[in-house]
Amino acid sequence: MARHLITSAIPYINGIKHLGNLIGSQLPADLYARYLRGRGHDVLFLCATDEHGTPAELAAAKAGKPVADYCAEMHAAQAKIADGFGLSFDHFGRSSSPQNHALTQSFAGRLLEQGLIREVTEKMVYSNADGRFLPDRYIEGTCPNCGFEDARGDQCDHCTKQLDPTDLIDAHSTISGSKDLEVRETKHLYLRQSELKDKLADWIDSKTDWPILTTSIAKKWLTDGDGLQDRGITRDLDWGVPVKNGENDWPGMEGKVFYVWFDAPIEYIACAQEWVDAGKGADWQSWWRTDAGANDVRYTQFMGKDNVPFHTLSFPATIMGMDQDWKLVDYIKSFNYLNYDGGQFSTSRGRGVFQDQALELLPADYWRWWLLSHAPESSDAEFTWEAFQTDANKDLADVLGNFVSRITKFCRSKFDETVPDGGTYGPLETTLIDTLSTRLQAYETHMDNVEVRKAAAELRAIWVAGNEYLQEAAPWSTIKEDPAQAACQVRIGLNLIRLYGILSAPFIPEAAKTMLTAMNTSGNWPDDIAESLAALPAGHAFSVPENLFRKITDEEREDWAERFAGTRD
RNA sequence: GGCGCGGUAGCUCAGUUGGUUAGAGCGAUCGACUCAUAAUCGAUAGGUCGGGAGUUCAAGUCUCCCCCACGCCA
Repeated sequence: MARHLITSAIPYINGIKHLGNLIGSQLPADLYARYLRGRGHDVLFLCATDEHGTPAELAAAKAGKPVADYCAEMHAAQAKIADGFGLSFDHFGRSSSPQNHALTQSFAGRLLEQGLIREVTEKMVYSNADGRFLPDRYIEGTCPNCGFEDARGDQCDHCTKQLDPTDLIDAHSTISGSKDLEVRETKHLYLRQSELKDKLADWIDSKTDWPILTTSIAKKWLTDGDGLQDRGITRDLDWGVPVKNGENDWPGMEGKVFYVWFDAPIEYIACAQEWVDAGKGADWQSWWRTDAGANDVRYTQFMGKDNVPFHTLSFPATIMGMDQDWKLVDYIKSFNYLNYDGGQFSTSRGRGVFQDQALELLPADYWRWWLLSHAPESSDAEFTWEAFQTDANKDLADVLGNFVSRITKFCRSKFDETVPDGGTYGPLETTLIDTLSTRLQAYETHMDNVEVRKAAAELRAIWVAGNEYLQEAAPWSTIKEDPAQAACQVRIGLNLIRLYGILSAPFIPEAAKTMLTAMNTSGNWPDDIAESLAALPAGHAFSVPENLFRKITDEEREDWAERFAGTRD
């Protein structure tokens, strides 16, 4: 039994996410976690909401709520959706947790001690009316280059020029609208990632088995221009982790918080503490500290490509810089984007299906299967309603669902709702066992390598093998000549349902559970196909389940396509 | 403009260190079967592997140039 730590990139607290966010990290992470648990491994699967930063403050202000309340509500909403999709987190934490506050502050203190944090004095815009500094998006004005009136403090949306807030003409606060602004000097902290550049480069170079997408992005950031740059890790905001040196105040940094990208990955660790504090686990150090037993842990991270720089460079720089036996990631699985019907998903334009809407249309397994079997691994993938309907109907309803239906109903009508006795294996059964044994091994290999699409294709082939066998064995004909042999064929068919219940669980957990419940059994991952096809003995009672998957109709497809098209520009 | 991932059958994608007639699923066509959710199973058709040049006994697979799409950055 091996130990696996798995984390999914933590979704931002601001709003409900679309399907692209789901397949970009949480869903494949869940697939992997479920698979490894199924194989009997010890798994800790963590995720959380990323709650700090300017967008959270702005979204809360827009909703007319205190930011803490807003985040609490949105966290609950995202937790409910995650549950709806069957995401089997051992804990779904919050980056705003007290655990993360304390850990982030202690990390910063240690990094200072290690000489990896420098203080920089910068000129920033201060609003007298608001009594605060105005970072990037809190200040707007007229662009000095193109005259665009609503240019933001960091960039003009019209001419795309990068701006310094002090350049803006007629600058005003986006909070109060006040123009009573002045430039003040203020201190900020920078993480000296550049000091660790060579160490990071060696580390990345050693990861020859990582996806190209992951290493190519990391290498670009390491070598582009002057190489890896130091990054500011503080902001003048109220909402966030207050800047402290461990438990002590940090002179000159009063009223400032750590920038979101610094505290968010640390939440991966704090989340394990939350898991313990919630009474779900006993020992988080054994997962995260190599001096406390984490050396035998394999740590796998899942994320979309936009998160790769933070996970390959910034967070590892933090971990390495600590020089304190913290666990580094072993494997980073990254994904491209999922597009929607020829364009991007768009929150602002209401384009595409969002996670809460998807669950209202169909059970989670439909989405899980389609998204996983089309995971954007090698390039961006595209969701279309036509493909979704065709694939879900064919794979789930016709190939798998109908298999369960045909064998259970045939048995009920010719024998009973018990596994029938009699018959012996012949060449057909030997072939089936050989085929399934080969395919099972391929399935396991793909799952071990986190090759999501290939694993899905192999699982589907395993389902098809059942139909092939039934078609050739043809118990509906055999029963006329040799009822005992037909009984043997049906018995194998019923055992196949049990096998499919076990093997399909990582992809479609609800349907898998229905299959196992109907077969009145549970079961562990198969070591040996021949053995597992005899697991349900003659005389074992089962029940005929409702159809596992109904078909998506043309009317539904057309209706949904129109409903989620959004407003086009 | 720079950089990155791609450009393989109508569609979605596989193609290991270059090596026999380029593969799968869907869709299409034909056939078989009738237990089942008008499901299933089999067979067939369909590709000058984005374009060009080069290296090689041999290139989808390596090198160079160009084109297209998407994304990131400036």
